[in-house]
Amino acid sequence: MVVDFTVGQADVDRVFHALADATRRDILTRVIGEEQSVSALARRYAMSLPAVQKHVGVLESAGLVQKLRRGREARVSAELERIRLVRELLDRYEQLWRHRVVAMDHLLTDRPAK
Amino acid sequence: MVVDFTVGQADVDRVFHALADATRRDILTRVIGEEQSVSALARRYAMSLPAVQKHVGVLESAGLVQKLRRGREARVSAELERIRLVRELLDRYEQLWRHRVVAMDHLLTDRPAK
DNA sequence: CTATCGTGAAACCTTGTGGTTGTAGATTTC
DNA sequence: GAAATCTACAACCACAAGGTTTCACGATAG
Repeated sequence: MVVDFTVGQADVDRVFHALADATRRDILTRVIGEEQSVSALARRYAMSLPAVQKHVGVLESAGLVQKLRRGREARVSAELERIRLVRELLDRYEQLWRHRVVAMDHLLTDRPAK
Repeated sequence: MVVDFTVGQADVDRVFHALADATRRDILTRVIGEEQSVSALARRYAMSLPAVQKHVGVLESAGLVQKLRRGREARVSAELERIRLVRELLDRYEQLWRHRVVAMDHLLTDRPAK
């Protein structure tokens, strides 16, 4: 694989899949702003608690979020490293693109690209 | 929504969903490297042509890829802008995180954060 | 101790996704 | 013109996803 490094493809799959839902992205931003309990999060959405629990579960198994049991409530907090990892992956795509453009430029002008 | 700008949530959904599959990410990198026809792509994977067509379709409706009919073949090429857009979205998350840390610092030290 | 709150997990339903095969339409090539 | 190639689309299937309701359990509050 050209665009991948330490993490496995399945991990990347999970991260992108976790981000492919507006509710989950919203949960993530809320949790980045401030740690929150699952039910505190759930009160903000027009869906049942278990549904929100599942969303948090998806974010957690993607490594984007951490869930710590604090007394009777489960505090959800963001894992910045994972977000940064994905962003770097996207950077790689842009680098690939730049390489391609350079190569095409080289091809067309028949001299080393600027 | 805090972390979103010009594009709708549904668009973001589609982009992340499109990237949440190893085959599609591989197609994208190949196409970034060089425009390719659908069947040329299909030969590289252990799946039927229609399956690859569907993957390309997903990438296309996410705006990550463009499909142009060139004679009897369909040339698939990458759309860098969309990739860059997603990366910027991820940047926003990191900025949120930084704001949070600054705010907490402010809270703890009881003076304007550095 | 009891009542309540937050959580977790199972069972279930509906829809979407990724894959298949099969058929058919255009475009080149011989 | 016939044959080969590339594409497109429909029907179908198995399974995963997102949602629901229900039940049960640990922790706090009165």
